[in-house]
Amino acid sequence: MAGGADRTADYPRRVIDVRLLRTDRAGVTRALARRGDPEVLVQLDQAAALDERLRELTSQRDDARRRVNELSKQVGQLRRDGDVDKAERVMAESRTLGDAEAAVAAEVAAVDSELRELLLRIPNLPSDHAPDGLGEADNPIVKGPVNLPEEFADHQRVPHWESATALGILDGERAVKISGAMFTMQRGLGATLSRALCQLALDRNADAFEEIRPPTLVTTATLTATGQLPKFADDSYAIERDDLWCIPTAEVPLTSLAAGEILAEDRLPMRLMASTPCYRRESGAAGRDTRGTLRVHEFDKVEILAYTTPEQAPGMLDELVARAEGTIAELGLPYRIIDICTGDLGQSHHRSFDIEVYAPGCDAWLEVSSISWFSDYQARRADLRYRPSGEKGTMVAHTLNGSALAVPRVWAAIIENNRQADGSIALPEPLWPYLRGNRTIPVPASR
RNA sequence: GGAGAGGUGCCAGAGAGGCCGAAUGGGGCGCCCUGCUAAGGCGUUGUCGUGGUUGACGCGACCGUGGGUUCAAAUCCCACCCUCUCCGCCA
Repeated sequence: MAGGADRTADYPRRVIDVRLLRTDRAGVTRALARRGDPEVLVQLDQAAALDERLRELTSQRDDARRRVNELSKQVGQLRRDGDVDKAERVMAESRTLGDAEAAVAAEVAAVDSELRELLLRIPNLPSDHAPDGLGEADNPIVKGPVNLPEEFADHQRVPHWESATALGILDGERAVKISGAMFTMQRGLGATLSRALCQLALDRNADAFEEIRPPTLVTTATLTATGQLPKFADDSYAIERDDLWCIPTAEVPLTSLAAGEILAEDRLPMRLMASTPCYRRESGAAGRDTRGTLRVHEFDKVEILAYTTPEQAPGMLDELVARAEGTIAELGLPYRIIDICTGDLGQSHHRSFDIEVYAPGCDAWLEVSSISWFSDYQARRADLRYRPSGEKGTMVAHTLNGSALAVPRVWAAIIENNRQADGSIALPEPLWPYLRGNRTIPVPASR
């Protein structure tokens, strides 16, 4: 543990498994082809060629080094024996060899970094079980809709940005004054509701997950480990002066918590959770969902995450989905679960499920949770390993995570679904313990 | 932010250009001794890469990180990171 922290400075040392590319080129190609991005297959070919070249150069370099090492030992021996002349001659020979070695070594370094850069940009292999598809439209619904009424009343068909602003619990205007577009602010019971949602999500998972309060500003290495860098730098807020980044999700610090460490197998699965603010530039989303609280630069989220062995991972994926679903179900919101198809799978993802909640005021299904299995993709980047019990050597761990609850969208869905005829909001019973005795958000007396 | 001390294997801790992948002690593991336990004896114990008849062999790399000097660096030089102590500042 103690030594582990120091080693984080140089990750990622390993990216996608190059050896798999060597031993099962066809299999890797087939898997990645299912993502439907021809560019990836080009990169794959480049990577394979660079890998071959790298090994050739490396063995040349190592051979030269071996000879230099041998000669240097001779020099030491000759010096001790007092044979100065011969020592001089061997030194000269070694010097020549050393120059040659340096030339090859420089080439090795260049090819190595080129290969590494390339591999960092190649996405994860989709699971065999992930459904085929080209994009969002092809994601099959695997459960639901659950809790969806036959029809909604007119008073539920009001967008939350209107109803919540009227109730005085949402103040977008002033948030924009303070911080600019796509920032939002909750007030009064609206703010309390946000906090209550976090509390509920944490408490519901405290039976198995260790609560963490991680840093929310992280180093470049940390943001690279989870896959946000180098490819998606524009999506994150950077604090350049200090070379730090604002986390887009607690997944980032939680995944790197054990970076560079070797865990004992009996510690797996290791479950962690955190409630943190999340920061997203939403660079590609200008003009979309700009009203209300559906797409904002800063929001709160409770994340649940696990490190597992490869064998434990599928079961853990089911567990995380069930936990995220359980909270949404308990809140009584209409929801469905979709299975992300290969064409829509995020770059780091091996398999993903989204939970969507229906918001009658916006008439939209809102993604409130994304639960993903990363296989060894992030763990390789983070150099996160475990030692199998009773065996020598180490194995790369698997990581999985999901939102236990993404606050603003669940908040919006509650406001819209639970709006009463008089305009007040009935607060879901599971939240009552966290709301200081309030069971509704009342309409202000005078307006 | 300023001054000083320090970062070596699972842990503690030596080593101060070559004989050092690294003494010694502890821990772990295996075996022996022992009626059991304790004590004792002997052996063993890192990671990564690469080649191979694919384990129990060769080669290379790894002493905080990255550069440099040298025939040769844990050891000398430079930069950075981190830890500790003191001062300053501060929620």
